[in-house]
Amino acid sequence: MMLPLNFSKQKNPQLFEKLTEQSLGKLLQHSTVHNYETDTLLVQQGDKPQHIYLVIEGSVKTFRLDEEGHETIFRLLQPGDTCMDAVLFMGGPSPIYVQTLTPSKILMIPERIVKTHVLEDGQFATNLLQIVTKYYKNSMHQIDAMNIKSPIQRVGYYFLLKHLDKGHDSLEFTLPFHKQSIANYLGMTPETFSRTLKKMKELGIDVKGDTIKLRDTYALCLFCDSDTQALCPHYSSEDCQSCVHPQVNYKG
Amino acid sequence: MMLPLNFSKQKNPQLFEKLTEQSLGKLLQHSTVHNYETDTLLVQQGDKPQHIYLVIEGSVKTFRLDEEGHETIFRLLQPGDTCMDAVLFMGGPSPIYVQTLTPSKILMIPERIVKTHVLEDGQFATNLLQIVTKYYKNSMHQIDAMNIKSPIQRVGYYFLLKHLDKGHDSLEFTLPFHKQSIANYLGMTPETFSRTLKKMKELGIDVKGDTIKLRDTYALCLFCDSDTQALCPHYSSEDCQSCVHPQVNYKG
DNA sequence: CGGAGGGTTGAGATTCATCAACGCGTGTGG
DNA sequence: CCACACGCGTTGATGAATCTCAACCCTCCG
Repeated sequence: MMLPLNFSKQKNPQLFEKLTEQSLGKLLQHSTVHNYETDTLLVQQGDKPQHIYLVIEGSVKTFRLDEEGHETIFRLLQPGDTCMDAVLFMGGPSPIYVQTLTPSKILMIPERIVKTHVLEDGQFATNLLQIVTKYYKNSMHQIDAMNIKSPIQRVGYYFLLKHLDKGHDSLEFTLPFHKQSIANYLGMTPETFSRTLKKMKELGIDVKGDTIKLRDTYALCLFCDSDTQALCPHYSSEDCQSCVHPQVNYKG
Repeated sequence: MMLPLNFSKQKNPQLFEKLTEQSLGKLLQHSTVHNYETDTLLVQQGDKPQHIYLVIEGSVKTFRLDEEGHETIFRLLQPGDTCMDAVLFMGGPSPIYVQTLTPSKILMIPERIVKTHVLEDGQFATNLLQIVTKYYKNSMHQIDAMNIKSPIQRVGYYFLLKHLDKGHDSLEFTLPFHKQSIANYLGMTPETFSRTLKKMKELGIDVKGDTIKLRDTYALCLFCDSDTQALCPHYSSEDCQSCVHPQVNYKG
């Protein structure tokens, strides 16, 4: 089937990067698009993974539940993001739930198509490797953050990523998800998240509703680390105190 | 060069699984073997990743350091394990340190060989995907554990994995690393780890030095979850209370 | 107008990290 | 052969920090 894939606003899905038309066609040949309402469970923990999910519109979370019903959110997806791509290759039942956060339009690529395509198209395999390692890198940050960093550092780092994502010049951005979801994703309770946001105001980061306003382009430099340096236009210039003198970073 | 790869005792490295002799030869053609002393830094945070490291003998840790020098261990490697395989595909400087824990013999496969080989051999690409997703799955467990689970549950889960790894019939196994390393890996201090081990004795799990003795094969069922069920011979039999009645699991 | 959900604020309790001291085994050097 | 130092692990007391529980506010929408 032909698909209405117009990701005009955001970049093309990383999954499809550099693929030939032929390769892409083959991949999408047996894919389907569905619309789901808010809070629809797409995958349950323990399910056999059947598809890669690509969010076209809306938002989705991946998470786990423990016996008492506490949830741990691993990823919060926006249009262009995919999930279950890593799980397909884990070999076994899905360790995660997948659920829509808002009404969403979602492309589903069958498991079998993906696995055979990996063997046929090296570029597709490379794309998947890059995607999965990106997840992994991100999860290392999560672990690192929970182990060591104070809530304010976790929130600051999250803001820094959003800021760099949006484009470094912009002094304003909005939170793309509900605060309680972000709080959970950052490994803290909504209460702690709320209190942390208040503290951020003293650092020149103003929060009103879900809109974040920065005092200047250096407001988030406190939270820079060796992994984000490369993304920052200030890096290796003398503008940024934190980059030049990493030891002055905020200790929380 | 020809390599003295005799992993007779443990399973073959997952990296080489199902590869043709030809493919394997090509991969190892430019690889080298080195011996390192304890505490040798193989990779530093910020370095450009240059090799995949395969531990032939000894043990290795991967970790991050924060500004104050606190470390977060992500993985503890034994012979047959690889590292930096995920980092190669992240595209950017290494987010982690790699350091030997004991005198170690290590095989190094150059970055370039790996990347071109992924494009040429679909089986190799699949192996890498399975390896990296396994890491990712593991890191999800780490996050999950730190978010929700009590120290005793984290230790119990770790023990369960070691137990299943060794073979389910054996009622005894040993800790393969120093306790302080394991403690850090599990996201707690050595003190907390020590205190937790004492509590485990009340659950029929006896710890003397680095030897763990189980009262019976059910001692660790308390810590089973949907991801480990599949590995457990008790699963879907009526023997295991925890598997049949997941809600009775230990709540900590 | 009233209810529901998300977000905020406050007070209290729990829990783990921190700091400090000690025990123990090992290896070394006198 | 013994003394000592060192590393690792354990134990105890203390404190800080976040989770929990509860109440409240606000906005949106029926």
